[in-house]
Amino acid sequence: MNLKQLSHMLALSQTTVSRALNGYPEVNEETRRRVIDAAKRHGYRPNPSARRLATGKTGMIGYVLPTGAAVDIDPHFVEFLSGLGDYARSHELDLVLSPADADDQETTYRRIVANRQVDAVYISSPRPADRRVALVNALGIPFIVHGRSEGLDFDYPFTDIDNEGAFHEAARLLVQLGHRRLALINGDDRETFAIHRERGVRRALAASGLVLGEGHVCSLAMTEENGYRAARRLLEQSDAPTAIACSSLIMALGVVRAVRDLGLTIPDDLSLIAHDDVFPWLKPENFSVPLSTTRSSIRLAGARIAERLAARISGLEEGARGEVWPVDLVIRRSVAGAPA
Amino acid sequence: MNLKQLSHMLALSQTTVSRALNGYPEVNEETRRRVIDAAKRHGYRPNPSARRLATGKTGMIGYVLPTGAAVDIDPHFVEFLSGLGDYARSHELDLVLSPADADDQETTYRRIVANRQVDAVYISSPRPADRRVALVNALGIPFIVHGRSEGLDFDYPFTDIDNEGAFHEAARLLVQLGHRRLALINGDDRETFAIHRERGVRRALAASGLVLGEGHVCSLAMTEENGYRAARRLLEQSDAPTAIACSSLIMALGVVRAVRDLGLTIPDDLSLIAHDDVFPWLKPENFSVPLSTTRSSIRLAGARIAERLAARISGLEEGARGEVWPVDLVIRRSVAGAPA
DNA sequence: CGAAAAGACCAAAGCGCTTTGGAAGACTCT
DNA sequence: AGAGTCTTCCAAAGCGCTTTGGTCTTTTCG
Repeated sequence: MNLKQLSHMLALSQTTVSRALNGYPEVNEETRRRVIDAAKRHGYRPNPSARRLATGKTGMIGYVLPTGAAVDIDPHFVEFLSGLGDYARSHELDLVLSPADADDQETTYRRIVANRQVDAVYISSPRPADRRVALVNALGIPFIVHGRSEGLDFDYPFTDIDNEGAFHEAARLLVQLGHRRLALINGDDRETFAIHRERGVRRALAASGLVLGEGHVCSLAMTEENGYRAARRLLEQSDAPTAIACSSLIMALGVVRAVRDLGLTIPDDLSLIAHDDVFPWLKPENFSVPLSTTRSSIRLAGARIAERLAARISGLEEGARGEVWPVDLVIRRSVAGAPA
Repeated sequence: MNLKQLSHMLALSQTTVSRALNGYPEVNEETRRRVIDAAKRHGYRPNPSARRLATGKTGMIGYVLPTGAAVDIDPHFVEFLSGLGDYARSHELDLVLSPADADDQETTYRRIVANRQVDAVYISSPRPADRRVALVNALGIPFIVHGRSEGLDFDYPFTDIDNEGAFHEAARLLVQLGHRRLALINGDDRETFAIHRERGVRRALAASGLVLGEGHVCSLAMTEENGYRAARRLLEQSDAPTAIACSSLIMALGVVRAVRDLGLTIPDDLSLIAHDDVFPWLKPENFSVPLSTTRSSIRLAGARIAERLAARISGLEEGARGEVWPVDLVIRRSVAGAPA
């Protein structure tokens, strides 16, 4: 059932039927009702391909997915997706993932914009002076950045959490508890979130005249194994830290294992705080020693970004507003006063 | 730059240019070269919306993503996606995720087929007599099932791993080691994979005249917490098992924690084998006691399914061939002879 | 009461591609 | 030389929608 048939059946022109269905004002309310009713009865659904060709609107949001044998999509993505999908569903939006060579995402961005494949895109895991952000901004497609870049010479819309504030609070607490040697097991420090976290820790230490020692900061992909290795390295050195801030729950698993392997105890020998993105399948309160965390639901962020994307597509939102969400600091048993 | 302009520029008809570009035979090779050359020089890219409208081909594969506040997309998905994306990239395929109410995916399947939004779809986590499989089969869109359904009155193409065989081998090994009381901590037993795993365990036990005790099988969402709970329940009962087969590495984390909480030891008091989908961020060899596993890379499965989907779209593959991949049994320190 | 404005509808022109159904010219063959 | 066959190209008809630029009534108002 297409528009032609439907309009023929109603003895109206395609124009009128189209307008009636799309809520244009220049059609009699009575007629509109008839049209809508008939459309529903016959299950008429405008062909999206045709609509797309005519309007350029696709009803889809895009994401360029870096891939490659050496590239691991991290498990945060799926949680983010849950939130995004949940919102998108209620607004009849689909999400298209365009796989791209991790080292050449630019081509793909250009393609999806040139081809008008999506109405908007989001960008995640931004880095300082992120080229993707600059590109997408220049290309003029609506977008939202999940996280922040830095050092770009223009403003852009983003939704981020207060990584610096979160790690500042965490470190401040540890310092207050008497810890003097803190360490940070961070994610990939080419990404802004990791930079912000380190900055937060340093700022808290500086306020008490302390510093983050040279060998006391690690930057690694967030795997259990890397958490383990980093913790071993830190704890086996002569000026081992008495407290660790850790960028991910998965890494924290490795830290806990290292601590155990070394015959140490949390929190007696080591205090530990990790960032929790709120996975349903791994909860900090269920660690053998319940883990203190900086907590922020990445799922909620996904939903929010979908919401903003939808608003931008429909023209309800514009401009370069950035929003920064506060992060909860949740104290559990894994922190205690510094050992004597 | 569109076809009209390009053909005008070449003093050829749109027909000829289109045919030259799409490799049709009825065009002079010399002309074809000229056309291709000019297209490249002017960066001509056919508008996909227009092509879609004309041909119905979209260059996209679809996945209906169950969403909802209570629905957790599991982290396997992201690993699967890595593989799928990796292949899709090399074939210029995009993936569209259509979020759907978890309780009403049918509407969404109908929509994406009726709207010709994608060229093919894949279905994951199938259940016995899965309605999605029946629906998609009836709708006539190319598809591949990742996993298997059962009790459907038609054949369909799928790629699955030998879950039954894997758990049969695992259980057989444990029995050989003298274990008489096995338990199974399984995933959601409404899904076929879980049913197959249970079947495998039961078959191995039966071969030695043993059974899987009433209280010795758990079926739960695969979270660390559920693994912990299940293990506690099992180990605290009077006829506690001396060996556990576990459907996921994440659950195994919980099992390990429970064992530790109870003051028991692996493998002295309990042997443990889990299924490993091969995550880059959590490896069985890195468990405090290295974990024996049944191993199969879900990422490879993703790539394979993308490959088959592409083959189906281009007509290279047809029919209902199902393929079942063998699963490796990898022995590590978490298994030992049954305690005296 | 006549002119202007508003209301309700329509025909047809895109959007940019593929594909059908020729047509013109070059070649082969008897 | 004329008939038949390739080869190579083209005009135009879709695909199914939106939107421009009207027309024809009806209402409003000085």
